[in-house]
Amino acid sequence: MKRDRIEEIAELLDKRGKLSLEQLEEFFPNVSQMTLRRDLFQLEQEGRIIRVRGGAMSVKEVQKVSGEPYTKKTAIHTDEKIEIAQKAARLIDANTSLFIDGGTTAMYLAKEMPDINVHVFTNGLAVAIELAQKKNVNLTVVGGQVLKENLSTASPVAKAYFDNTNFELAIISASAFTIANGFSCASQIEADLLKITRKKAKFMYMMLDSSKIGKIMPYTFAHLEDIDVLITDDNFPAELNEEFAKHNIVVM
Amino acid sequence: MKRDRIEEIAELLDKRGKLSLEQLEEFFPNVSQMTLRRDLFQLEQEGRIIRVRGGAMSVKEVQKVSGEPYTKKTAIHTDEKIEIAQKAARLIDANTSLFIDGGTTAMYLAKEMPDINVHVFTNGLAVAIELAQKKNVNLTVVGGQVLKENLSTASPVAKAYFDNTNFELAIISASAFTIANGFSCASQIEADLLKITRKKAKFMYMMLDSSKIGKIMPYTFAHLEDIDVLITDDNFPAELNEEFAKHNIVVM
DNA sequence: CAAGCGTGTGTTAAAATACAACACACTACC
DNA sequence: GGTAGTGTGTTGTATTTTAACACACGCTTG
Repeated sequence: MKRDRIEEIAELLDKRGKLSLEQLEEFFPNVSQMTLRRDLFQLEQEGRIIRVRGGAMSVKEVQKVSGEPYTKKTAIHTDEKIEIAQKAARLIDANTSLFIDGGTTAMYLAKEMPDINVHVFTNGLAVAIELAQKKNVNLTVVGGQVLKENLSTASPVAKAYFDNTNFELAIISASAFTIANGFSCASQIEADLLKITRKKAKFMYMMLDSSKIGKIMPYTFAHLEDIDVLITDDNFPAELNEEFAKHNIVVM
Repeated sequence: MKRDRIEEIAELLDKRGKLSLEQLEEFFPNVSQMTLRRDLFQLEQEGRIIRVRGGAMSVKEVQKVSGEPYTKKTAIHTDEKIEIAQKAARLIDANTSLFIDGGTTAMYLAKEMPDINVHVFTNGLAVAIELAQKKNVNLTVVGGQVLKENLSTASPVAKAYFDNTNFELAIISASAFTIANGFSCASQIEADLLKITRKKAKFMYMMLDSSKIGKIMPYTFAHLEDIDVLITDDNFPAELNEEFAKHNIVVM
């Protein structure tokens, strides 16, 4: 009923940060726009969202915006990242063990992830907090020095952590990619950590939004031959397909 | 100039919380509405305001709106915890290394902490995210299994972490305290972690809000002789003073 | 069971707001 | 003097919001 729908909207808004009325209409095709408007109005009354022209945004999102360094990044290419995260979420099976990195795309993955019985390792603080909401997810954070830019941890000691752990699958993201330089990121210890995960994981899925293609960051942590699946958005340039196919990478 | 006007708008918005375009036009009669729109647009880009239909509101205002009803419900004994956190924050000197635990009181401490050059170790995810905002704080998170109830980590492996690290001071909090049973908490691995910190830290400060006195939790991790300073609130029962004095504990 | 009431919803037209495009003024720099 | 860049104003158009009314449904009450 009404209340259910309103709660659902609130949840959606929590996940996505903001939603346009148009998007909401897609989610709730069997009610009119006017009804959704009224729902938003009510949520605004309750102080849970802020209505902006064309839709609404969650209060939490606003607080983040002011939180500065980390979250500014989350604001860009949001749609692509959510798209990728949703695809990735569908690839996660119950009763497995996996590693998720600490990037912003990974945070959306954490939000989209089903609440199933899995064991997740992550080096992302935001990812961890998000996953801590899920009842059935067993969660371990890799400790270490905190990189403030992206709220992730990394440290040489992490290696010790991984010595006694195993995971089937690593779902990670890169800050940059070119065919020549592979997948790269901005921090050396993060790159080291990701290299280690490559060794421990049976499969490696890479999340890469198309805006990162053609860019280069200082530290390469993986090449094409290291990954099994590439999860990307609709703007992925077709001319790269061949190159990925050559390495038996599933692009989706 | 443009910049001046924009800053002035930002200030106004800070003071009033929100402003309609109409009101803005009154304040700036000699520029067009379009210009004011563009100014608001820019401020929005900078993440300093939120544009809403008909005008804009300051980010701070939004935080207030959500700050009131929500957080007060979430946490209990908030005032006492903030009081304790403020006291504790004053005890932290620059250029030291300290451990902070992952409790809710610790989170308030993280918020109250001055942005000075210290190295902080913590097992609290919320604490870490809070501290990540501070430019001068060097931050390390102890990894491990995440306890969802209080968003803290703990694991046997943490010991390995601490082997190569040192800190002057540990500021921790307990979930319960009695003279007979000492300081206790609800999780065994957390208790283990805190015991280890006791060994590594030169000084141990305990944050304990008075509501926890007289309660007992399953796992004791410290006794009176283990701590150096007790930070508590105004409701601390006077009859305990003597007992603490006996162990040379400074109560504040 | 019909009448009456409240709630939730949909439809429409009108109002309010925002945006895009272009034009102009002013400055700085060559 | 020309030219590029920035800031601004004007206009018309597009979009979004609101208001007002109408309908359907469930519930109570006579």
